[in-house]
Amino acid sequence: MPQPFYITTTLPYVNADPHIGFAMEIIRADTIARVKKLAGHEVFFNTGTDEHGLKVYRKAKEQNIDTQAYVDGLSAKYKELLPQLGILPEIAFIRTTDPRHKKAATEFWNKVNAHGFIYKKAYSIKYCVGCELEKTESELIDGRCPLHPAQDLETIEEENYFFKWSQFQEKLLKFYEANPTFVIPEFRFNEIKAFVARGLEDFSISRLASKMPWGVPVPGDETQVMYVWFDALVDYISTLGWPDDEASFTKWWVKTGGVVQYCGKDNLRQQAAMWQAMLMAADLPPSKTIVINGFITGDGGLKMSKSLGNTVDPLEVIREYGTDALRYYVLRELTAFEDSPFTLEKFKDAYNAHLANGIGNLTSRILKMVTTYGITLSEEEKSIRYYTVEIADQFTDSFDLSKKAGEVWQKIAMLDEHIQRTEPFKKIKTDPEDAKKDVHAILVHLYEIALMLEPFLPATAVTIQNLIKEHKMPEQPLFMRK
RNA sequence: CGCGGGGUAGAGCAACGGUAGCUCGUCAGGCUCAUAACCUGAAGAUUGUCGGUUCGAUUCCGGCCCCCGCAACCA
Repeated sequence: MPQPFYITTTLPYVNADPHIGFAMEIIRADTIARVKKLAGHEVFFNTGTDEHGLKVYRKAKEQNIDTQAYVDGLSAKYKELLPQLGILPEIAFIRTTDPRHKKAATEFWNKVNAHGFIYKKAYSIKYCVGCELEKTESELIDGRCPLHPAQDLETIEEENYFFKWSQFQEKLLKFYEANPTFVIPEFRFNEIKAFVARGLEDFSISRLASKMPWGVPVPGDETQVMYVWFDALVDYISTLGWPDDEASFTKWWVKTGGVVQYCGKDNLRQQAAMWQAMLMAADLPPSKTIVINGFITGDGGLKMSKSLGNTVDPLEVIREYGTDALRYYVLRELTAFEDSPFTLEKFKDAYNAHLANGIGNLTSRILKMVTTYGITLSEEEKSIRYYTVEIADQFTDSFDLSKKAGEVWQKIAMLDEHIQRTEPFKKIKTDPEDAKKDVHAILVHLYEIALMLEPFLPATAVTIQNLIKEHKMPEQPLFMRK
């Protein structure tokens, strides 16, 4: 029996509507989860929403609504998006405002504190609301945050709790060395190693509740709430039922050797260094792998922004082209780890070339011959499986889904070429028996393509499999040309 | 010297010490089973720039130039 497998996305922060980047991240994680599942692994797949912190608190105030009501609304939006993206229905959805999460965050804090890694310190520091980060003098230009020059810095003078991150520099470096594929891709791993090697500073992990009450209360000190990062990262274990459900935690976190975490490149430090140090401080095992995605950009590699008008709404794409078309694009056409552009023109080109003219047309031409000539698959041929533990391991070795999807389309191209070369549609007139044998062999290949396609385009894969089993032509093209 | 990514055919990407492949697009031909689809062929790149190492560099090293992200919707 294959080992259980645990994979999670980062929790999107609910200060805006879901965007294409989150769609990409969760579709990729979903594909890995599906591959593992098809190979026979038991899979725990997690996502959810990160709902605390100053930005959310302010946004709700701005709109003059209750903070809880505000996050309820946005969290629901994210949850409703999942089926539209073709995400496995059994996915776990943890909210950082869930009581069980807050309980876990509290317990986590207690453990880290008991081990002596939390201390209280008075400090006065410039804080940039835009970054949600403290700024040191060296980071400022003319006394302003260079990233948010229009925004006044806030001076925070208060007693906060700090996490002794500085104590984990050596441990982290050792851990990285012992786990040479901990962060994927390698250039991101180098980046975080260099960052940690430069030295770590303790970071503040609480806020004064009188200023910013929207957070998990610090245990034993009702004047403070936890800093949003400290509480949010705990979601990867709170979703498993930690600390109450020991069996679940052992199964999914300990026996699997840790979680596979998908995240964007802006999350490198938090996931690969802060969170790992926090786990060490709580005396819990580390994550297994951190996979860092690039960003989706607009045309020419420019950042997507509303002011440039080059944003892409995932729901709009789905409405026009369908779920699997969006999945295809973020899995195959966008580069695996670098930034890559998403424009509707590029999308349409890829859609026509590889979905309409590719798998869609191939299915039609084969099934036309199959139904006309009366070709069927045997029970044995219909019961084959494609995904094995070995193949699934290839996926989690490289996490290069674009390459893996490419293998499917290579097979599609080969089949198109094969049909052209052997011309069974001609041969049927001269040597029908032989032609039927050819078409049968072709059908077996199409069936295998449908199996390979399952984690990538789950709906399309099932449609093709059913058409073959029911011996039918598609009533309308699988992917209409646009 | 803040950190990081990148500059390869019209576009998006590969490759990697032995003068460059893929996909899309373009052009020509073929086929008719198919969604005006599919197949074949062609055109199209002095691999940002200067210098070094080398028998030989796009690939290694150094300098320079340019673009982009690290803000605003942050994964």
